[in-house]
Amino acid sequence: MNFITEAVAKAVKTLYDLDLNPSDISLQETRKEFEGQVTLVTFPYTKVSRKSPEQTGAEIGEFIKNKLEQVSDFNVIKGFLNISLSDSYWLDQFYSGILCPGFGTIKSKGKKVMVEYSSPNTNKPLHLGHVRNNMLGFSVSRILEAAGYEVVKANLVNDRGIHICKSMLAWQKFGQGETPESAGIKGDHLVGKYYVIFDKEYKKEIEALVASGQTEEEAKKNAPLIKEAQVMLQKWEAGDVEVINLWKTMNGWVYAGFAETYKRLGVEFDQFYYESNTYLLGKDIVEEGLQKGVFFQKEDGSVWIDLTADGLDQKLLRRSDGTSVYITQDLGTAQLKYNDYHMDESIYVVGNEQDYHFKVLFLILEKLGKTWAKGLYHLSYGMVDLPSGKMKSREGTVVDADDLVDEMEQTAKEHTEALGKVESFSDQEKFELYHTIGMGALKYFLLKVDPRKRLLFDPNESVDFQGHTGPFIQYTHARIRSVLNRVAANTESARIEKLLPEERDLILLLSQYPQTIESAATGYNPASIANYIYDVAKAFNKFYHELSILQAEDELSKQFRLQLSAAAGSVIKKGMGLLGIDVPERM
RNA sequence: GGUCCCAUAGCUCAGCUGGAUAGAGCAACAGAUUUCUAAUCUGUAGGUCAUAGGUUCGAAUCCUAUUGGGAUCACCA
Repeated sequence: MNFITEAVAKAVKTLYDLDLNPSDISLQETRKEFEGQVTLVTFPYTKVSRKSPEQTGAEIGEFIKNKLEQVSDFNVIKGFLNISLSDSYWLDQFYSGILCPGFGTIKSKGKKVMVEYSSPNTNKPLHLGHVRNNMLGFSVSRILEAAGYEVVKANLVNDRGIHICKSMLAWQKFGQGETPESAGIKGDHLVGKYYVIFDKEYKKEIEALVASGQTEEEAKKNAPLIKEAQVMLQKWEAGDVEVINLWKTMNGWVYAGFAETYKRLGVEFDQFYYESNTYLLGKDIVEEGLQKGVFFQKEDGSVWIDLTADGLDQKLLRRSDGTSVYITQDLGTAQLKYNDYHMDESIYVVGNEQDYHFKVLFLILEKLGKTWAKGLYHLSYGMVDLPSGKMKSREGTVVDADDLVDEMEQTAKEHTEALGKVESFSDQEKFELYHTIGMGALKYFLLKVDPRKRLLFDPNESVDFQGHTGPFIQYTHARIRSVLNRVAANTESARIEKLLPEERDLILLLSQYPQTIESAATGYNPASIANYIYDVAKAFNKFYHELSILQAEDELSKQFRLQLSAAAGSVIKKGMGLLGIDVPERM
């Protein structure tokens, strides 16, 4: 639309002798109750024109209509100049833009970006909150790739620490040698079961101690189980063979379970980092900070940074006993990642409960003079809440990821069977279709809302399959494929001359695909893709309903509509791909 | 208590750097299928954009305060 803003700038210069930068002129889409496709708001120019908004609009409109052959007409309503672009303009967009093989592929930006996401703890299975994280991370990776970045998908696995020892200890004490095979339970679920058992037994001990006169705070510290877990952690850090072996075994169970879940969710990673390898990092950064005078030491030897001038607090970076804290290892890991990849940007997909943590982390790296610190970004997303409130693993009030996928597949199956459309499908095809639709519904549900907003999930109200949903879009794609499969491949090169409103609306939307990718990439926001693809699907369904493709008035327009349908199908498929959602050929 | 995030139709959400009468979907109601998949399409109804001020020709959007909800502020991770 640059040619319009340039023409407007020229018009304002010629008519009112005001120099305007075309990039300062903003156009908007014409509201659908008015004639036209592009609208210029003329209020800002009435000062220099010294005329009414209507007159100003008419003058500018007349000017650009004479100047630009693409402008076929215009109308002025109050301060709004509505511009109609000619059919031939839209057909140019279609034939030499949308229809080109490379449409929607943006040329390389020559930049590398790392997206860290998922980052699970190895003491329990994945739940709905992790699912949102995984969907966001994977989708953002895809979007950045489409926008021309080289992307490294990283997973920083939290595989050590007191919480892991809790599961290990409970298994040791109460497990009686149970394994995933012997119990017939997925590895991550088996380990999670012992995490819950630990908590239950621990609470019993606390109660007993409180009954014997201790305060709750004392009891929490003195309970034998927690002490044992702490001893186990120390042994782990000391490399105790027995503890390390148990740790390796149980983590192995968890990884096997995670691999299965990741596969069903359709996510993948290029690089795994493990905290067991990174937890000691960051000590040299503490030294560096002390040397540079960015950090300071208190009398007891502990190391801090003072961020009060930046509106934050003082932050501990090394305990008085010389051991490091959580943020220290994150400082070290950030440096490690940069050393490994020298990426231009690094995105952390982590819940908004850690907003403060990342603010501090990035600020410290900046103060240390790390040039790459400005490329760090915390993609902060809202928690997934249940109607009953927050999900808590320890209390078992979580929506389990594996169960959820099962339920989505089951619901997809019920919907599909009720419609009776899959009689001709093989069992394998049915299974795949149910998975595709079920995951499409779930992923779309999670991705269509702005990441930073919290999400309410009611397990009793199943995810919709109609309206603004994944299956609606998938269905639209299947419809398109169904039509296209009825005719031989289209080799027609002649072009049509006139457009109907439904056709033009669809072209207009399709032409926005590249800029939609760019803005989704800039904002790290899959929701903008999701909402855009919904608009495309809706516009296609309208087109499909109003006009016949195969029974078009003449052969030329039939070929055109087939090409238009194919283009819409392709954008839907590619766009859904950016969300990590597959679309079926039939459903 | 300090800091940060959120608040739009009964419900779930759009609303781009301020622009027209604030839009979708679900739920409700009324219609559309001898024609390319009705998981679709069309229509009706549904709103003091949390509240009060301010900036502006113009505010859901920007600023301030208030209310409500959430998060965070550990020698935890």
